[in-house]
Amino acid sequence: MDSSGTRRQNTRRKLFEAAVTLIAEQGFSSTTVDEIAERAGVAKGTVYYNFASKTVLFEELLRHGIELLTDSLQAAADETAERGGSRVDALDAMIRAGLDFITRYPSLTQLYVAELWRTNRAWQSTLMQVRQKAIAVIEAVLTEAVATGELSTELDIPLTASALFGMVLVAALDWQSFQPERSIDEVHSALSRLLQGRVSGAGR
Amino acid sequence: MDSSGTRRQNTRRKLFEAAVTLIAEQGFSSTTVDEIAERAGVAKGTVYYNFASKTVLFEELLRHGIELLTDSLQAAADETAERGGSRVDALDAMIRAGLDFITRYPSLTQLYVAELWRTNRAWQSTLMQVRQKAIAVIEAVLTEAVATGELSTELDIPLTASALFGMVLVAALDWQSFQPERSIDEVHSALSRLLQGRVSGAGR
DNA sequence: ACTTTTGCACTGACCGGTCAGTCCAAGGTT
DNA sequence: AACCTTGGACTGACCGGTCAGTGCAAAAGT
Repeated sequence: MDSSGTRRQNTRRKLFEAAVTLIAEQGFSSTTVDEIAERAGVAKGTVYYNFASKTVLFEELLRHGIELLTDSLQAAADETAERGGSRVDALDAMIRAGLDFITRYPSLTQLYVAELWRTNRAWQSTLMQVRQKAIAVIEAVLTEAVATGELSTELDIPLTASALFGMVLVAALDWQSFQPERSIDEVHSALSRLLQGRVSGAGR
Repeated sequence: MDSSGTRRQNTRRKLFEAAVTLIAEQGFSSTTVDEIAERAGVAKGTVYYNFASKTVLFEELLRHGIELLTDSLQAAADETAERGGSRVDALDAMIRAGLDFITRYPSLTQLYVAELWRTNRAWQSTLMQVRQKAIAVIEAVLTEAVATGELSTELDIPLTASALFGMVLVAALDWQSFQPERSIDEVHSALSRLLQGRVSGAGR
């Protein structure tokens, strides 16, 4: 029926899913193409029918993954704006969206972290673009917040965006690896408090 | 004279130095023992004379590295206490120490980040201990700060410690990879501001 | 018909680990 | 002084296994 392009699409999806978990666990180099094919329930030849090489499979995986993240962050920011929330509320919503994302795609996140700051790798430039797209969404909200006077003009936007990104990323990964019993709301509120400066005592 | 034990020590040091940069760039699996030996200016056999295996070499490297970090964070906290600074000042000093550390040993940091959240790896448990030691130093300061009333008792200590760690880590790595022209003081003050809640406008 | 998948044998490069042997400085021995 | 001997450190050729990628004929799917 609707199936025409869908068959190929479907095997590609299965290959992505297989690859992402395996590579997150073992790393790119120690994951074999045979393993990926087996986990996806597909013949090895099919992998090469659908992707030019192991590296290309991985690059497309990265690109696909970051699209999911960027869209989700953007959606969180937009919804807040529609509801008439402040830009700081938007940041908070983005923290939540980030946590949701990491919960839904933990392997993708692990894999991304593991590769991002490496140098001399084939997919280096793919990864740079990908990172830039995600950070840009955060920076945009910060910039607006400064423009509306919500945040201080002294704010170092690129650095703060990185730091926020890192804060959410590491807290979420630690949460999942080392204290999975905590609820997402606990994590969210701890981060929210940190963002809004309610860590340091009463106020100020 | 003093040379007998020293010769081996020296070779091991050279091997560590060679391994840390190569593995940070390429990852553990795609770094060959031949490469490590060549960069260290030593024959391949020497690697195996000094270390039982490639994995053991790496594990010892991790252990050695984290000791440097933990000591440095602890020293920062202690010095602040001696000077009679508050516990929040101590956190600030630790941020600085973290940034200094990452500046001095960028490769070690990259490598650590890349491996920390992986599962099913040989050195998993080594890495867990190592992480716990570093986080514990931050948690101790947070606990003291709560005890003295400097920070709210509602503070979620483990989560906040993770988040702080991540904030510094990611901001520093991004700084080095993508905007190396910035000074360490700029980075420090941006993070400091975030920690002390001076991001969100006047006060709220 | 034509696209996609399968199954499987095969290749050639690469890589972790081994091992017989070299080098040399610091004691003996004569 | 001239000569072994010992033992720790190092060497590099070599071996066995692994793995990305190929080729292709037959089957399945649409």
